Amino acid sequence: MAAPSGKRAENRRVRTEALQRAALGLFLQYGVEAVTIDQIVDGARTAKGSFYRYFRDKTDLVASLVEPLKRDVSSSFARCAERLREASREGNVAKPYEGLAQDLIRCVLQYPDVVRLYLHESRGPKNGARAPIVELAEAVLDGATELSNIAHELGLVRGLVGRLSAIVVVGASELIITRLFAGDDVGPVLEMPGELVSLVLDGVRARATPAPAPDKPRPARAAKKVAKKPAKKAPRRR
Amino acid sequence: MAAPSGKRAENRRVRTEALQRAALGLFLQYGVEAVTIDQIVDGARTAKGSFYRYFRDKTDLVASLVEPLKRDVSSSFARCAERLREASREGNVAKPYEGLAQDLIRCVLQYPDVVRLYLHESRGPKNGARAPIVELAEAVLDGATELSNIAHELGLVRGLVGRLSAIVVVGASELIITRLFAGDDVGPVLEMPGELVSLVLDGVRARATPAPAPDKPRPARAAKKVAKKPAKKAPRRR
DNA sequence: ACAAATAGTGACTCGTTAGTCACGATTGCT
DNA sequence: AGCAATCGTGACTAACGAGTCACTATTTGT
Repeated sequence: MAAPSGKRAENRRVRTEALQRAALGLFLQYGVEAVTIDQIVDGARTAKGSFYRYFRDKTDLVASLVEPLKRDVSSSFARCAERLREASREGNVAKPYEGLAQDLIRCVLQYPDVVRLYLHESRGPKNGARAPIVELAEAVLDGATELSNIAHELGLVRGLVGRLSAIVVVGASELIITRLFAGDDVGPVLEMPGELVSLVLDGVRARATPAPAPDKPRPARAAKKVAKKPAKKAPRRR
Repeated sequence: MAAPSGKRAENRRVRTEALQRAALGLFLQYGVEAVTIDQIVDGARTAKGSFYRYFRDKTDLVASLVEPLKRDVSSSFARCAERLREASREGNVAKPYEGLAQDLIRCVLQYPDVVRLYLHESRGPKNGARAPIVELAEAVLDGATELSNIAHELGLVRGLVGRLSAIVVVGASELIITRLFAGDDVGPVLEMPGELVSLVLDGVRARATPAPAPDKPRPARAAKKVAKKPAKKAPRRR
């Protein structure tokens, strides 16, 4: 045949995706470590040799699954950082956070299964095939921490000091998303992002004013953001 | 020999513990699924047959590691629930939460490595050897949810509705503890528990009052409660 | 002291797994 | 069309891993 129809590239894409899809499903069901190459090629209906044509090993496959998400997440954080710096001279501090929230929500919706995989495996030891996922987790926390530091330096917010704020928001957000994926009836989810973000922004401020008022209803701060997974800030670093 | 010295029981204890200790170390380093029985008996310096005398399989060993923690955690939640009900007719709502925080901190300090294992593995699929750990995670979330519901029913607090509140606090606490174990410089940890708890309790209240005030400094609410699972907190104490 | 009961051992079986490779099929190029 | 490059395949190997078991050693009851 002499049709330069790009069949090569097409086949490559199809096979690679079949392997990735099969693997992802198995990873979610049994955990990355427990899944064998044989199971994956079985699920993808290809021969074992094909797997090794496209991936060095299971770790490589996992990395290929995680990479697009990682790219998007990283750029979301970068974008927020930039917007935060701009906000220092004119603006609404909340805006950049809202943008981050939206970006990250988009990531979750775009790669739902990869996000689920991340939620399953990101806390384990950085060993073997799990390594790329744990690296993403580090990137997330570092990104959040960075934002905290920037906001603090710019004096835009007075949240909890340093990394702590980032950890709280990331921790809460990740479990919320986990439970949502699990079909758990979580409650007023739509209102959560705003809640979360204001917690971050005002939580510190509130703290700064150890408030004397004990049990009385307080006119709280405005619920403004729409964060989902993101809201982080605060100073310090690891 | 005819000395009813209870050597049998003693040996049993020693061996069991050796196996558990070796296994726990390996689990933390490589992840539960990746560790083999051979590695465990190697680490414990016993024969493979001995492992199977004391444990049915790896899952059984994991269950035996997790069980004491599970017991303590469950009773901590139960105790808090009881105290909460009492508090309904006389009192300080924060107290039961403070007690829970203290109890749970005690658990973390008493079984640090098991807690680390929990933090590593509790989010994964409930498969194979991980099952007992995932069950503990469910117990934790259910316990926290139960407390939220009780407090709500009693009208003691007006936080986020039910489960959501539990999820936020558990999620934040677990990541805080994770980072602490990782040696991360988290910041004012001692003050966190109080911060966290008041966020939960007051965060909702604030939300209930969609506050009109936008960006201006707000007199915040009082920081009163105590943390939940996280070991930190600040009220009282120092 | 002695036999029965219980514990400890590690070689062994048997299934499984990661990774390879020689061969036939497809695609690309001219 | 004709040939070279790339791809797809599944049998194969070498290693490993879970679980067993016949045997030896220790503990216990009497």
